[in-house]
Amino acid sequence: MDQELKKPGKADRTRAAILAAAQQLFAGQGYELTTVRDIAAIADIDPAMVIRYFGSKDELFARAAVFNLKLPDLSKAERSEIGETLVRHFLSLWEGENANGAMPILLRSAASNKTAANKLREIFMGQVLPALTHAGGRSGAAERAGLVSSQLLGLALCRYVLKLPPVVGLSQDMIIREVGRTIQRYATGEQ
Amino acid sequence: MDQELKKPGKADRTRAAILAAAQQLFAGQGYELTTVRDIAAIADIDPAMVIRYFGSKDELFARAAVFNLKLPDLSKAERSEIGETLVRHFLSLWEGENANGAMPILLRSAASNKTAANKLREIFMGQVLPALTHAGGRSGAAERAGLVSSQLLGLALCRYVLKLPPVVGLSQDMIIREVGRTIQRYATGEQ
DNA sequence: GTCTATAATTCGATAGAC
DNA sequence: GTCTATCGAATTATAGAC
Repeated sequence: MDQELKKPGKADRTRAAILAAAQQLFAGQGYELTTVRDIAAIADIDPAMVIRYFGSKDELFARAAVFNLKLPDLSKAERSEIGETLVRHFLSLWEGENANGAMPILLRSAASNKTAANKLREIFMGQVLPALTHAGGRSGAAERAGLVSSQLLGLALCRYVLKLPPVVGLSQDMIIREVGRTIQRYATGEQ
Repeated sequence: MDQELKKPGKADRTRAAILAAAQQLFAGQGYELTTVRDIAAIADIDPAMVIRYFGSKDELFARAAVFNLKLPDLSKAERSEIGETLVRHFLSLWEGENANGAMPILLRSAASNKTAANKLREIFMGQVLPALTHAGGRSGAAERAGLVSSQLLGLALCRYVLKLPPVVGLSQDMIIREVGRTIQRYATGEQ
């Protein structure tokens, strides 16, 4: 009894090692090419333990790809800075100190994995769209959210998944300035 | 003798059926999830024939994903219409009459297939970058090509692969107008 | 040219000893 | 909790009969 309280025992370390290995491989080569055996090899444990701890490869993926955009409250932001604010937020989320790599994981796997694709749809429909609803603009919120998503996801795709050299080489400042202007126009309909 | 001359014999029809089935499946579910058996089933032939005609799954993929952007000569276009011209061109290429689905094939597979990822890099580095070199602008051509690619590939990703409802729902006119303005600014550095 | 049969792997997942 | 051993299914690719 009192088992689930503290004690970072060996079980917890094993579990954490599995999760870390899974995130590394899912992010690097997507869901289909990542095998339970590979994950176990990197975590330096037996393949059977992966299933024992997470039930199945699918459940492990769901745990590894947990992702919350935690979008800032745009209604409080200076209206003219909505674009840069959003881009700054995403860059920090993707490559800041606390980045967990969940976005590359989802993006790389969403191309051929329905679970990942649905999750990405949920995230952008459930978080980006509501955030833009109160940002105003001449046209519908759905259209604006679609345009914003196409630019932000395209940036992530080229920079983290495809690794197009010119996009990888873009400085954060340049991205915030240039892409920020685009997002500003899409989000507010101004300019 | 004289075998490779004309006569759209049964062999040619079989070959075409295999290629069509492969494009359909590669575009719909990516490289990894598409099996030689599935392709053969749709083409209504024996799985062994797929290998016989194309050598391997990899070679078949390379044939199915042949893609040329055939970019218009931007130096001849009205400078203020470069953005809309480019967006129109890509939309026509992706969903016009002669669209062959190669872009969704590459995009969906590039996430986890190195062959596809390299091909996409080649296409955008080898065709988009040179096209923008002569389009001028204040900053480097590589940076501009990177920004352009991020928006165009993001649009294709959201519309054809992820099928985000708000992006799927965008009219061609709206895309040409809104995304066109973005591409115009990225390509020329103006506005 | 076409298909049957199968080789050779590789996968996720399980059973059970320790 | 951990690992050995293995199952059953699915994969690409090949060999050879017709």
